[in-house]
Amino acid sequence: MFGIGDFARFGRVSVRMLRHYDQIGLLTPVEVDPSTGYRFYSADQLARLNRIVALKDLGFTLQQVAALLDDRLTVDQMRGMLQLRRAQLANQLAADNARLAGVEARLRRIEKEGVMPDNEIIVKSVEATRVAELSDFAADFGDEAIGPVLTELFERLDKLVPESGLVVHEPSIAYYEDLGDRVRCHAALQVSGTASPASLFEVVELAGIPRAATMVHRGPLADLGPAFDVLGRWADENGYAVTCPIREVYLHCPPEHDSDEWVVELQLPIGPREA
Amino acid sequence: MFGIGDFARFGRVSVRMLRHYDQIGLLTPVEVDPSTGYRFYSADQLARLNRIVALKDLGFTLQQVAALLDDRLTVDQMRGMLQLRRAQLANQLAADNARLAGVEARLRRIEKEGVMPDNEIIVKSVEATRVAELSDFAADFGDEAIGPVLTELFERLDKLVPESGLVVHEPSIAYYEDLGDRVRCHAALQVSGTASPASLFEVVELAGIPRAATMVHRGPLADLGPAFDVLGRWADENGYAVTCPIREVYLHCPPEHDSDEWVVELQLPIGPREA
DNA sequence: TTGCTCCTCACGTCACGTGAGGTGGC
DNA sequence: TTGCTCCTCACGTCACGTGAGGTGGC
Repeated sequence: MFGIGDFARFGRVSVRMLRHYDQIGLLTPVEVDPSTGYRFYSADQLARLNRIVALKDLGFTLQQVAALLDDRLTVDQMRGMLQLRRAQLANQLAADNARLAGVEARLRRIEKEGVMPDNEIIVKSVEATRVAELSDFAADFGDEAIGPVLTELFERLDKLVPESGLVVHEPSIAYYEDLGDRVRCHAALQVSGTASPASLFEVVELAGIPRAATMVHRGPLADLGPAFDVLGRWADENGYAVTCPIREVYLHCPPEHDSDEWVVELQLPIGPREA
Repeated sequence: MFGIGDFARFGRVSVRMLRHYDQIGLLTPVEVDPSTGYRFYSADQLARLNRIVALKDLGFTLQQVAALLDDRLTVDQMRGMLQLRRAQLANQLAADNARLAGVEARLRRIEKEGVMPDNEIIVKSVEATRVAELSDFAADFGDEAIGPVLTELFERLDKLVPESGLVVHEPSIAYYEDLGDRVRCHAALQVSGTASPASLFEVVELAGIPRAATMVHRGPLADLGPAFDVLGRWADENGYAVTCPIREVYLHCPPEHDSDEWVVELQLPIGPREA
């Protein structure tokens, strides 16, 4: 029989932890003095305490530890818990490796440029969405070629789509197909509802993007080209390959000042690089 | 200008998070309607939000994010924070790898034996301590050889040490040196205070053990040999080398029932295996 | 009137750490 | 009386999730 202090010392845990385990019923002292409330532990409870600590160190919650120790589980259920935990740990390792790479990328930039990067590049997934769209060709990716084309397409869409009975949702989207000698530009409005048949635009399901490198750009649309270049270089430096058409999402488009105040999210789909 | 809902959607965060960031001053809306309390955000706050999310994803706390974003830090301090975080992540990766190995070891045992292991083996460090000790030789590591020797040594210590003026602390310790053809057994009591000179025992500093594989054993001392074998096999299977003398800590020794109720912690010092 | 978006509390999370204030036996 | 060990509340942690209960404009 040990007092709580000795028991804590031998088990290398805090007295507070033992009281906590008592409170949640994970490790109840063999004896409690009725008048003083003093807790007393037996020698074989040290073995249980060690098992608790061992499972806790593997990252199980105290509830899971209780389930694992109290024989409320079949062997299959135990195996399941261990496998689940293994998968969680594998995920966490991958995530922490990514974090470490991110921290190191920032350190490299701070060493080279002496500042924290301020064009935040976020890797995220983009969900599929239904859009009403029009498309046309442009000569190249320059703003002079693409700008007028998109402007005209969106003007037509802004008139046609509401008339069709579809409900339009913010924000609108543009995406591009590189055909080598020219570019196919798509202007798209997110929609829900049912279109009248034979409309003058297409309604298609725009696929989701499992992984996209994204960046929020503010300012004239003419600067979008260099911004995409930054994204591309970043993908390259971080070991990603660019996989399919790039996308622009028009988060904020006040019509007053031309496009100086526009806010556009650039989405560059990426994937693991081929060896 | 966005309402909080739109801003949250574009930034891929929850409305609750934006309210929280407002509350802690990390991201204050550009405008708050005085009568309704509605929050409004500007387009360039989206850039700040993205930076917040990016740093948070690297595992910084919101306080650290605030410090990093609000230019209250010199470049050196930023570098320091990033390096610290890098070290933390490296530690966490190592710890998670160890956890993963532990979970997988348990899975293997459950596949082979159909039960959870119940002799918990804990890797921990043991602190240095001052002891009063006596030593003698035994023929081998068998209980018949060692038992009588230790019994006699501890009987002498139990008499001599209190008489010397030293204060004895629980628990007592035994450790062994393998001399090849025989074993040197040390019996030791933890002590504090000053000894009278020329005492009939030695007072020495028992070194700490940086890493020891430990196990709590209950029952007759004659079973300690097999228990040490289990520890040794475990160290071997988990890629550790055994480095120096093994130790026994007598956590609980009721004199009544011989040694059937004794509780002893076995400590097997381990180190990385040589290639 | 119904829906929609927004608001402000305020509790709950998880495993304890950390006092505050008090007791019982040497 | 002083020290020591032990006790029971109860708040704080961290970044929100999740209601509860209510408002303002279409």
